[in-house]
Amino acid sequence: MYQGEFSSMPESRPIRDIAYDRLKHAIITGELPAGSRIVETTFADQLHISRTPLREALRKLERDGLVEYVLRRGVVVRAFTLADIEEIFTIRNSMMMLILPSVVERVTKADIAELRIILSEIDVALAENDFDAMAQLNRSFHKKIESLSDKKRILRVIDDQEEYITRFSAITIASIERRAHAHEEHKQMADALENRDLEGLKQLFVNHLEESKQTCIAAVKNRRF
Amino acid sequence: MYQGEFSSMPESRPIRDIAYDRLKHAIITGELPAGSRIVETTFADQLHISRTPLREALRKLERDGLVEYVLRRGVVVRAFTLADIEEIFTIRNSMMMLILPSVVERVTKADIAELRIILSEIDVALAENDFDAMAQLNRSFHKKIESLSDKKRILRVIDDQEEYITRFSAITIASIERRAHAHEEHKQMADALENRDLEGLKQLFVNHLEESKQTCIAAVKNRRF
DNA sequence: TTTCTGTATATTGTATACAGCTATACGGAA
DNA sequence: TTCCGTATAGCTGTATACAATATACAGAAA
Repeated sequence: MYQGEFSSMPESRPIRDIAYDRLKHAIITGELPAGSRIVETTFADQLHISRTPLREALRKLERDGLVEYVLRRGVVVRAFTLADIEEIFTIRNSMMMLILPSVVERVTKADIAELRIILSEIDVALAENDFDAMAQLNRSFHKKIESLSDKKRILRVIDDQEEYITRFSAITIASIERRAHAHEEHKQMADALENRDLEGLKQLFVNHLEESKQTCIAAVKNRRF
Repeated sequence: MYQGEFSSMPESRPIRDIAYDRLKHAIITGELPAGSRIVETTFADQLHISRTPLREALRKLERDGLVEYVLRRGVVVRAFTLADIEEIFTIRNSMMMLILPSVVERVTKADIAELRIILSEIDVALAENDFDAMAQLNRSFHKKIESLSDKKRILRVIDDQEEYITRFSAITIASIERRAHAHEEHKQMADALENRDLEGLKQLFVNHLEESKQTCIAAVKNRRF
C-alpha cells in the first residue's frame, strides 16, 4: 500500500487520523474557509489516500461540528456566527472557573518555571513582531495552565470549543494594544498562580477572556478573516 | 443493495447514521456494557450491512467518547469512573445556569401547558410503577425546558454530557423516595418557570441535579448496573 | 426566449477484496 | 509439565469496484 509522504514507521497512526488532523488544521487556520465543499475524490487524491479513510475522517469532523453533512451532497465547512462566538467564550469562561481550583491546588514550582519560560519566549516574539509564534506561545501558555487540572472531561469541553476560535488567534494578536495587554495579563496570571491566589486568578481569567472575546467579535464584524 | 430491515423510503438517512443510532442506543442503555468489544465483521453481519458504514459509525462514536479505539484492535465500549460522573454533573449544572436566563425569558404559556401535560403523564407512570415510561418522561421534561433556550452550543454541550448518564436514569428512578421527590421538584420547576422566577429555578436545578448526582454515585458504587 | 426534459457527468453510498498485523493454538524440546 | 517458536485463524486498515443519486448541460417544445 502506498502511504505517500506519511509514516515511514510501521506502527504509525491510521491514515484516517492523519487525514483528520490535516483537515482539522486546514479548517481551523482558515485555509479551508467556511462554505468550502469537501469533495471526497479531490481530497483523497490530494492526500494520496483512498476515499475510505478520508470518509472516516469526515465523520469525525462531522461530530466535531466543524463540517456539515448534506444527504448525497457531501460535507461543507461550517460557518459560524457572532452568537456562536458569544457562546464559545461563555462556555470557556464557565469551564475555566470550574477547573481553576484544581489548577491552583496542583500547581508546582516546576510548572511555574515552565510558564515563565513561555512568557520569556513571548517577550522575544513580541520584540520580533512574530505573530505566528506569539499565537502559538499564547496557546501553549493557556494549555499549560489548563493541563494542571485533573478534570479531564471539563478540559475536553474547553478543547472542543477552543477549536472554533483558534482561527482568530492571529487576528486577536494583530491588535497592538491587545497583544501587549494580554501579555501583561499572562504575567499576572503566573504570579497569581505562584501565590495560589484562586480568586485573583479567577478575576484575571474573566477579564482576559472577556477582552479576547471583544477582540474576536470586532474582528468577525469587520470580516477581517 | 440489501438494506435489511431498514428504510423502505428511498430518501432515508444513510445506513451509517442508522448504525450509529443503534450502537449509541445500545451503549447508552447498557445493552453493550463497558468493556464490550465491537468486532466490525460481527456487528456488520448482525445489522445486515457492510463494514464500511459501520466503521464510519464507529468513528462518530469515537469522537463522542463513547467508545475507545486501540490501534489494530478495534473499538471497545468505554468505562467511566466516579470522577467522570462528578464532572458530568458539574458541567451540566454549570451549563444549566448559563441557559436558564434565556429559558425564563423565552418561555410561553403553551410551553408551560406542555410541561404540565408531561407532569400529569408522570403521575400516571408513577401510579403504575412504570419505570421505563418515567425515565423517558423525565427526560422529556428536562429536554423541553432546555429546548426553550436559544443557546445552541451550550445545549449541545449538555446533550453530549447527558448521553453518558442516561444509562443510569432507570436506576436513579428505582429509588422510591428519589422518584417521588424528583417529581415534586419537577412540579416546582414548572411553577417557577410560569412565574419567571429565575433565582428560584436556578436553586431548584442546583438541588435537583445534586440529588440526581448523589443517586447516580450511589448506584455506581453499588455496581447496580 | 423560456422552460422542460433527457442524457452525460460528477459525486456520494455501499460492498467487497486483499494485505498486514495480532493473538491464539498447537506441537516439540527442555 | 513448562516454555518457546511457528502456524493459523481472526480482525483491522486500506483500496477499489459498483450502484444510486444529484447536477449540469444541451436540445426540443411552447
